[in-house]
Amino acid sequence: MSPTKSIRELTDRQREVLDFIVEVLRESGYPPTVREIASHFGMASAYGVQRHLEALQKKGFLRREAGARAMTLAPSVLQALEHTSGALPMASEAPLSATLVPVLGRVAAGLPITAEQNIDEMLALPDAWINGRGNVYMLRVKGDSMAPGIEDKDLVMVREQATAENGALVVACVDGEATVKRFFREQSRIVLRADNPMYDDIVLTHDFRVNGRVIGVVRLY
Amino acid sequence: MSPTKSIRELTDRQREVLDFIVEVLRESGYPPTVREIASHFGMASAYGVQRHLEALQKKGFLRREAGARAMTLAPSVLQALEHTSGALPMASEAPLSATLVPVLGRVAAGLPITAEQNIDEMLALPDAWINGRGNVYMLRVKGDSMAPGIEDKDLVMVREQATAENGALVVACVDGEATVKRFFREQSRIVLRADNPMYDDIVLTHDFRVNGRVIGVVRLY
DNA sequence: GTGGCACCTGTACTTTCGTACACCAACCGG
DNA sequence: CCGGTTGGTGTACGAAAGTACAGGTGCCAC
Repeated sequence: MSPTKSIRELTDRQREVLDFIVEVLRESGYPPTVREIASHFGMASAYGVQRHLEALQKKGFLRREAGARAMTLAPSVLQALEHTSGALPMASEAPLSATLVPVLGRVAAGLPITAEQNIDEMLALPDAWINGRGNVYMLRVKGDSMAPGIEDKDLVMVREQATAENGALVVACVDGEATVKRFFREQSRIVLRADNPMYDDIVLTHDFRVNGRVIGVVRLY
Repeated sequence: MSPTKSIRELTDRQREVLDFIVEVLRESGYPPTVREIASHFGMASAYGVQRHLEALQKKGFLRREAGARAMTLAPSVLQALEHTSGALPMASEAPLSATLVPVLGRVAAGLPITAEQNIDEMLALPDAWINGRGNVYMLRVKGDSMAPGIEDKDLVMVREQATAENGALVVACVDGEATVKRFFREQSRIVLRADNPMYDDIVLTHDFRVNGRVIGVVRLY
């Protein structure tokens, strides 16, 4: 078992792959291709690597775009590397008891909400705020529909979960936009209600899934 | 063929191509493809670029290997870049390191508020939230006098400062207890007002000092 | 003019790369 | 026992990339 626990967990193999990418980046100045990675690990198929890359991407360590070698290390990884520069990084200890949490920007419809494309930045938050709460991400709130508890531009901490009790603050995707509302399940419909009475209820009857539950709010003046 | 054409000379176009490669390398962390370069310059054919790359290679500015994007800047170019501008190897975005901030518990009268005796715990918060804001500490709010903006048990981020504009959220010590209120300076007295109308103003006439200004609120559910 | 040069187009070819599907095997918790 | 996660093979295919050749155009010096 790897001693690293602070960062969102990577498999041993995934970490090896990430390290190799860093190594190649250091030595050649550009990232390896999928098959180059595979052959480095003696793997016969590119698809194994492909899936590791997808995992790294989903966990926020890697960014990829279409095209050959079109991958970048996430800013968080780069940051860690600068501190532990020199030989093989093996960032065993992040600063302190901090956990990396992704901050989502515009949420693309259809994608899993924590898809890499949606991640704006990563923040290191105290373990005590995050740990034991499952998969946590943050979301920047737009609009004052939840005022006065949550204001425009607040950051909300969200724990990914698909269910919620009535009245809970949830994040849901409506019309391809992530929105924070209060959740009420009635007989055959779901009501998403704003705290701000200026806003109307959103009533949903067909397929709908809660994305997460708000577990915290951060407001910076 | 001018026999003594200094080898290290680039044509204007070659220089432009080289600059673009550097630019892409900076922004994305990996080099562009031949066609990406072509389309950036509005060129319809990849071969034009191809020849520029060959020229750059022959003149020692670029190294290439087989494969997509498999090019590196020559060490000499890298060195030159380090002098003129910042490091380029990898794209860097948001800072991610964390700063330790003390969380104050019971505030002992007479002591400076951030005295060690008052510190309950330390939290690692993102640099972006703290940096450039001076001396920052956190305080756990007791009571609902500032509801609905600030609730019981919220954490407030406080920047130490002795002055404040009228209406600002400040931390002040009253009766040996740290309290969060809105600050108003009138002719000869200071008024500390709660947002919650259930609470009366606190009026102070004698020596009084603001301890800090609230620059953030964190609420964990 | 007449070449030479730098620059670009159009088209075409081969290789490589990313991605995907089906399937296998080990492990682990309920 | 089963199902989920993790890591891997073999094969396949379309898209993208590097490469190449045969031109075309403007500019400058001879």
